[in-house]
Amino acid sequence: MNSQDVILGVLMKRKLSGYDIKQLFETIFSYFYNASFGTIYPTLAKMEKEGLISKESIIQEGKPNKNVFTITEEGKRRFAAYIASPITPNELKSDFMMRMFFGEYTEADQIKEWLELGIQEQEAELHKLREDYKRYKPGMSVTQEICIRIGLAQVEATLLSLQEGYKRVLAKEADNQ
Amino acid sequence: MNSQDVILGVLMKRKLSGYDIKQLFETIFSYFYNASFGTIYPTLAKMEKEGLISKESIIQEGKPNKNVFTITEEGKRRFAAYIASPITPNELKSDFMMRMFFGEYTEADQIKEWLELGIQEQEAELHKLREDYKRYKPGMSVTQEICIRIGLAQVEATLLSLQEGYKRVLAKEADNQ
DNA sequence: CCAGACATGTAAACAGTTACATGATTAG
DNA sequence: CTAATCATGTAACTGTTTACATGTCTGG
Repeated sequence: MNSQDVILGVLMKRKLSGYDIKQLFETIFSYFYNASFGTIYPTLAKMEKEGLISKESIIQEGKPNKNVFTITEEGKRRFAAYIASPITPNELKSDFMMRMFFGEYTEADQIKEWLELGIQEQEAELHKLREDYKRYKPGMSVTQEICIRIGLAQVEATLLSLQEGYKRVLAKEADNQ
Repeated sequence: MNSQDVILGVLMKRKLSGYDIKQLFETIFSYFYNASFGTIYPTLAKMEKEGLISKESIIQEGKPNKNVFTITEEGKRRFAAYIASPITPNELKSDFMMRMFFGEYTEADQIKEWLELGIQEQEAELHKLREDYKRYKPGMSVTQEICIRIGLAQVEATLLSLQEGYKRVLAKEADNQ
């Protein structure tokens, strides 16, 4: 799975601009995928050159013009090839967990600060996902619900672990005094 | 956080070869970080040139020679700088969740197959993490326990969601017939 | 006899980010 | 007047993977 596959996927239903695609990445895909404009625009250009998508320029008033892309038959075949290909393993890079792993090389105050920040972030993420789920639920397919429920369950589990970890750090501190 | 930071971290306690580091990546770090030999060896070479680590060649019998690296004072300062830098956000790329998101473009049998595979993988991962936790628990720091408990909680949550999702897919199938 | 562990390294390719450049409109 | 939103694009850089190259020893 790379950005091209994801772009083909989002274009299956409706035509979109690069800007629109970035919006999707930052909202509904945020908890399992992301890509920057620096990836999106060159990828769209390459895909158009290869005939996977076609461009349509929309002249707008008061706003910059838009380049809207539609998937071609060739693009649909390419998307089907992605779907038929083996699933690649999840890739996670967690700086937060790395800090926890190397926690012995820093002060207890630093650890507490990291945990507090981590808890805040997961709380915000949980709130966002719950809002998204409520908002998009009516139009969601069964598998899209599976997807967001996995995301939700992961964030809930992480948050609980962090809160429990925070308590353990506090308990250990009290113990050492 | 990049490979260099992680390598500095693992060298804080003991000297290691590139091969040893790869072993660590595939065992204790597997659930939140990974890097290939193609990253590890060139990174070690670059770090030695910059004076962050020093090389020592160990001649072995019956096995290829080893290049064992030790962190320098400069390396320790660099590691401290990483620890003092802001935490970067988690990065997750999940092809599995992408397939679920685009599930409407494939057959129910395909979805079931993906879910079965996903469940198997998470069960295997859960088993591995539980074994690791049991094995390494005695020597683990509080924060290392926090780290593995997050990993464990995430896998458990994912597995439950997958199992629940699988049931939902089966129920929907029965419903449509 | 063959697979897998042990061990290092390089080159080509790929994917992706960050920062920059441009510029109008709108809301506070 | 300032920040945010809308909108596209490029160039330099970074990081990383994949595949190749090499070779011994051990266990089944």
